[in-house]
Parts: sequence; structure tokens; C-alpha cells
Amino acid sequence: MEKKSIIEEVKKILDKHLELKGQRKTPERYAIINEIYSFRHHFDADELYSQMIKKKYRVSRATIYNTLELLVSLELVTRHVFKDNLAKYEKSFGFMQHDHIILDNDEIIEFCDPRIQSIKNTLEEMFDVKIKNHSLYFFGEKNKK
Amino acid sequence: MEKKSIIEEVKKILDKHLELKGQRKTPERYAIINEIYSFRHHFDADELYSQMIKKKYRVSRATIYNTLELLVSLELVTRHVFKDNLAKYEKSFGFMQHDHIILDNDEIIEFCDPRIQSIKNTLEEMFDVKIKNHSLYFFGEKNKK
DNA sequence: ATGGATGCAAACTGTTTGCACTACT
DNA sequence: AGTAGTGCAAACAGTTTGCATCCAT
Repeated sequence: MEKKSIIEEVKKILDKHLELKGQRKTPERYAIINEIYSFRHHFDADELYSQMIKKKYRVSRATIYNTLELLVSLELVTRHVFKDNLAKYEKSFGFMQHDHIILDNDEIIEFCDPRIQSIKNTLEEMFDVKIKNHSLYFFGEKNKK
Repeated sequence: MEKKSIIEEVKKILDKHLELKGQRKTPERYAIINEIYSFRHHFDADELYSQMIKKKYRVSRATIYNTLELLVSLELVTRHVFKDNLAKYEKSFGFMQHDHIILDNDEIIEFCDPRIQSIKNTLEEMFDVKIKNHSLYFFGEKNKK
């Protein structure tokens, strides 16, 4: 049994979803997810757009935004709002879920803490709600040594 | 010894700050903080502006935004971004600090959990950073009974 | 062939900025 | 009197929308 690469699996998930929903398998959708999974870190809509234009793809901002929305709904991409009025995105399939520390110099530290899950569990019970996701950012600065 | 009302204390803090920094004690600044502390829940810049116009104050959006920024920096007001592209504000002096659960129907539940503090402490030690504040939102929906 | 998806540009929305005027110190 | 702060409107930036066209089915 062969291990599939992440991008292969991701495309398969997209494929399945499009078939199931009767949506079209346009080349743009695959080009965009391909590009997204080539990014190492966070990116914004315009960075994605520019990079695709530079690589001679023919895409529009509208399609970028449409596709990002689709991929976020499939949880293949995660959306962040670190600063105001600028959504950042991040590939999120096959990677460990994590939260972020945003430093003054715009450096971003990723971390994972199980206590956030236990807070979630407490809240679900306490308020009789189903929690679907969360957004957690700590803001700070490096200690001078 | 007499107990001061919250709005009195808040105005005194603003007063002290303005004196210390040599900034002017304009009537707009006091009118705005007065208005803010009359709101029971979260509000956005435009709600604040509209309410003040309705009450026949003469203020501009520029001053609203300037003053909100000032008050946030003094930690007399807290700024949230529940949805994109819309900052919400909330009075924050003399009230217990808390985080939020945002439900699908836009209902907002406030909660307080000490584990978030302990996560903060862990992170400060682990990454040698000083964390100044955080933003935590859970998103979910009410359970059907 | 048909209508879902795209590209393009214009519209939109919350916020910021420039500038002339006002009023606090 | 001098200048920080204001009101106003125009500018701005990221995102959304309307519409003609295209192309996956």
C-alpha cells in the first residue's frame, strides 16, 4: 500500500466534494489549491493572486476569493485574521492543528496546547452548545535577554 | 470613604492620562467615553456615532475612531473582531475580563476560564516571550434539545 | 446546449487621511 | 497666541458584486 502525498489527498477530497455537490471541476480550482499547498506559511488573498499571475495563470480575484471560501468550508484551508481587515490563510490538511502567538515584530509562533480542548469540553457542557471551532491568538513580544 | 461609580473612575483615569501626556481635555473625549459606558453590550464604531448624532452631539467619525483608539490603549475599552471587517468594542473597566462564544444566530456568550491564564504562563516560559493580551473566540451553535 | 463558473471592473464598507477651522491650554 | 484636536469629505484597502462570456458537463 502506497502512501499518497498530501496534495494528492487534498485534491481527491476536493474532487469528491465537487462530484457530490454537482459542482464543476474547473482547472482554476485545482490550480489554486495546488498553489496554496506550495506555500510554506500563511498568505493572504493578494499574495496568492500575485503569485499565480506571476506564474502566468489566468485567474481573477473573484475566483481566488470564491475558491478560498470553498476550501475553507471543506477545512482544507484555514482562515485567520491576525490584523484587522486582512484575512490570512493557511493550508490545513495533514498538518497538526495549532494556535498562534503574534509578536510585535510580526513574527508568528505556532503552538499546540491540549488545555484549549478541555476548555472547549467544559463550555459545551456548561452552556449546552456544540462548538465547531475556535480562534485563539496571544499577542506579545520577545523578552530582552 | 465613599464608593465612586465606574464612570467617575474611568473619567478620572482618562483625566490623569491626558494631563500626564499634555493632551487636551476636549468635551468630545468625555462625551464619547460617557456614551460608551452607557452601552450595555458590544457596539461598533457606527452604532456609537449614530447614537451620538441622534442625541444631538456634534462629533465626527474621525473623532470617534481617534478616541476609541485612545481608550483602547488605556484599556478602558476592549476591541473585538467577531466577524471580519467589523470591529466591535466593549467597556472594560471594572468588569471581569472574559472571552466569548459566538453562536450561529449571532448570540454571544461570555465566559471566564482560568486555564487560559495557565496556557499563557506556559507559553511565556516555553518561548521566552512576554504576552500582553489574547483574543479567544469559540464558534458554535446551541444544541437542539 | 446549458447554466455554473469565470474575468473584469465597478461598487461596497469600515476605516484612515488631508486639510481648513476650532478651541483647549 | 499657538497648536492639538476637530469636522468634513475624499481617499483607501480588502473584499464583494453584476454582468457578459466561457467552458465543463
